[in-house]
Amino acid sequence: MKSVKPNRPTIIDVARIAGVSKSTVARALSDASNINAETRKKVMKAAQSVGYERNHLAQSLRSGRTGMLGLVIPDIANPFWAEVARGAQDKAAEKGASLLVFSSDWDPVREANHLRALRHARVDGAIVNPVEDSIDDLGRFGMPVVLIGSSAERFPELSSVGSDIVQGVRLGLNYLENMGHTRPAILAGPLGRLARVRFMRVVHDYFIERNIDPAELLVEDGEYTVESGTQAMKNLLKRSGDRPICVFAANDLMALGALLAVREAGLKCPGDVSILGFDGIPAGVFADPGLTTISKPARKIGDRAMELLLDQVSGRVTHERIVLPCQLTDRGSLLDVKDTAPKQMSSTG
Amino acid sequence: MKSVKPNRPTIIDVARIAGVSKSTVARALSDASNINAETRKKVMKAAQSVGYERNHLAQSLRSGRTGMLGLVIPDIANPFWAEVARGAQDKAAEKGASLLVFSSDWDPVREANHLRALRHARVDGAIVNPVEDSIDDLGRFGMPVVLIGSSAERFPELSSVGSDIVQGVRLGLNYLENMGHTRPAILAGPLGRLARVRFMRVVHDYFIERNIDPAELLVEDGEYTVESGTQAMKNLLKRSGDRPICVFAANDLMALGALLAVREAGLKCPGDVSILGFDGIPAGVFADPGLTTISKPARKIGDRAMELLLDQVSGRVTHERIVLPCQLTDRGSLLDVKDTAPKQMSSTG
DNA sequence: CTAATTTATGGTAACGTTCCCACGGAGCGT
DNA sequence: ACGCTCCGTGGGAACGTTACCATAAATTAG
Repeated sequence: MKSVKPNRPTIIDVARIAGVSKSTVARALSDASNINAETRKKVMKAAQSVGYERNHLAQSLRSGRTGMLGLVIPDIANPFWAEVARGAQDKAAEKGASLLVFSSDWDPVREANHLRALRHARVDGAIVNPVEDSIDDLGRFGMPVVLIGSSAERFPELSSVGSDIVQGVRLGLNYLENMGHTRPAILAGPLGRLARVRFMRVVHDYFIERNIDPAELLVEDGEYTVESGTQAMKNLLKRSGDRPICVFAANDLMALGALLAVREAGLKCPGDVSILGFDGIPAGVFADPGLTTISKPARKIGDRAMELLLDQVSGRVTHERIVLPCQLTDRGSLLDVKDTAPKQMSSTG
Repeated sequence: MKSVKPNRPTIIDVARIAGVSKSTVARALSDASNINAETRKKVMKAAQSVGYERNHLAQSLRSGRTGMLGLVIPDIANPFWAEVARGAQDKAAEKGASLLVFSSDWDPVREANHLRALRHARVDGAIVNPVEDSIDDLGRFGMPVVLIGSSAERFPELSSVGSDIVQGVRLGLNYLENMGHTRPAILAGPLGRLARVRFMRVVHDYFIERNIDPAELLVEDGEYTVESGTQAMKNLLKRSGDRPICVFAANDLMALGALLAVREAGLKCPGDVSILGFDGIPAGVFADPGLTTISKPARKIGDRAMELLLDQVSGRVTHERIVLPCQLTDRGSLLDVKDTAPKQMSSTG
C-alpha cells in the first residue's frame, strides 16, 4: 500500500490532476503548436498546484540536449580569464543555459581530464583555450567547440574568437614610436608557446618594415606571471647599460612585475623606465603610475564565444572566426622622450 | 534497414561484444563485488575496444545523483570571489565532480534564477553566498547547501564556511592602534547589508572597550566598488579637517579606490593618509605603496566549503560551521605616527 | 550423497521525459 | 452526403542506465 509520494511530482502526476494524458502535458509544457489553448491553461494550473518542476535529466536523456555548456580556461583566478568567464556565463544564463567552468592551470593532463569530464556530462558544446598544441583530439571531439586564444591558428576548421594580436601589437609599437621609443625591449611569453610566436612575429615584421634589425632589440622571456616579470626586468636593467629604457610586456601581470622590479631598484617609472602592458586587467589602474596597456576585450571575447557556441549548438552557424580589436589605454607609465617639452595636444582639433 | 550505428556505444553494445548481459557489464563497470575477475577483464577490454563512455545522464536519472555541484557567488570577475571559485573547483575536480558557476551580481532576482537553474540541473548540492536576507527558501531548498559569507549568521541550521570577521577586524584595529591611529575613519559597506552590520558591530565593541565613543569616528558608506571607495575618500578628505587621516576600508577594492582619491588630491599615502584594506586581493601588491590589508583565506574558503558540501552530499556529515582566521599583510600603506623616528625592528630577535 | 548456501549471471522493470504513430472528430470542397 | 485534410489527443516505445529478483552452477555442511 504505497499511499504517500514523497518524491517530486512528474508529468504523470500533473496529467492525472489535469485529467489528460502525459503526452498532452508534455505538449503543454513545451511550447508545441498542436495544443488547445484551454487545455494548456488547465495543465499549467495543475502543474503549478503541485509545484511541478521539469526533470532536466530525463529531458536531456530523451532529447539528447543537456542545456549545459563547458568552459575550459587556464585559470579562473587570473583576472583576464575571470572576465572571459563572466562574459560567457552571462550570455549562457541569458539563454537559459548553465556553464561548467574548469581551470587547467596550463597543465595538459588536467586539461585532458576536464575535457573528458565535459564529454561525460554530455554538455552540448564547449569553449576551450587549449594549453598546448598536443590537443589533436579537439577535431574529433564530437561536439561543437569554440576556441579562444592563440591556438585557433592551429585549428582553422574550428570556430574561434580572439583578440587581434597583430593590430594590438602594432598599435602598441606605433604608440611607443610616436613617443620616441624606437627600440623597446620586449618582455615575451614562454618559448614554446604559440602565443609568443605570434607576438614576436608581429614585432619582427614591424621593425623589418622600418629597416631596423629585430636582433638589436633586447628580449627577455617570462612565464606570464608577476614573479617572472620582476625577474625579467632585473635582467633587463643589468643588460641595458645606461640608455633610457622602454619595455613592452606581452601581458599585464609581467608588466606589473616589471614595475615592481623598477621600484625595487630605486628607479622611477616612467621617469627612468617606460612600461607598456598587454591585456588590460583592472589591477593596472592601481599601480602608480597607472599601467599603460593594450586592452583586450576580455568580457566581449567570452560573450561572443558563447554566442557562437550557442549558434553552433542549435545548428544555425557552422563556422566562423571572429577577431576583436584591441584598444590602447594610457594611464601614464610611458615617458614621451621625443619632445622634451611636455606637449599636450599637437594635431589639429 | 538501419545498418550503421553512428551513435555512441552503450553498455548493450559492450555486452554484445563481450558476450555477456548488460547487467554484467554494469556490474563490471561499477566496482561491484559480485563479479568474476576474468569476466570483468573481458568486459573492460570490450568496452575499451569500442571506446565506450558511460552516459552520465542515464546514470543520473536512474541513480538520482548527477555528480554536479553548484556555486552561486556575487561576481566571478571579482578577484576575491574568483579565488573562492578556484578553491571550490579544484576540490570538486579532485573528487571527480563538476561545478556549475553562477554570478548573481548582487541581484536577488538573478540569484533566484540561478538557484532555480541549479535545481533544474539536479545538482547534488550547492555552495551559495546569499545576496540578501530575502532568501528564506534556502532552508527548504531540498538539497545540501553550504553557505559562505555573512549570511551564515541568519541560517544557523545550515553548514557554512567563512572568515573570522571579529578576529580580522580586531586584528586590524589593534594594528592601527599600535601605530598610533586611535581613531581611524571607517569606510563601510552598503547600509542594508548584513556584512556591514557585522563589521560595524566589531568596531563599535572595540572602541567601547577602550572608552572611546564610536560616534567620534568618521564613517562613510561604499558599495564595495573602486568608484565608491574613491567617492567616499573624497568625502572624508573634506570632512576630516587638517588632522592626519587613517582609513580602515571594509574591502580592498574600496581601499584601492580611496588610494586613487588620495593620489588625485595630490596627497601622499602613507605620508598624509594611511589606508588599511580588507580581503587580501592580489591587486593590492601593485599599488604604490602596496596596500596593507587584512587577508581572508579566499581559496581555502572555497576549498573547505566544497569539502563540507561533498561530505554532506555523501551523507557523512550533517552540520558544521567553519570559521577561518584572517591574517595581516603589511605592504606599507600605513604610517607609524606613534614614534616619529622610523623604528625598524624593536623586539628581541 | 543430499540439502543448504554462496557465487555469478541473466532478465526485466523502473527513472521521467520526448518522439512517433494512430485515431476520433470537425471543417471543407465537390 | 462522401471522402479529404487538419487539429487535438492518447498510447505506447525509446533514451541508457541501475535496482531488483530469479536462476543456474559451484561450494559447503551434515
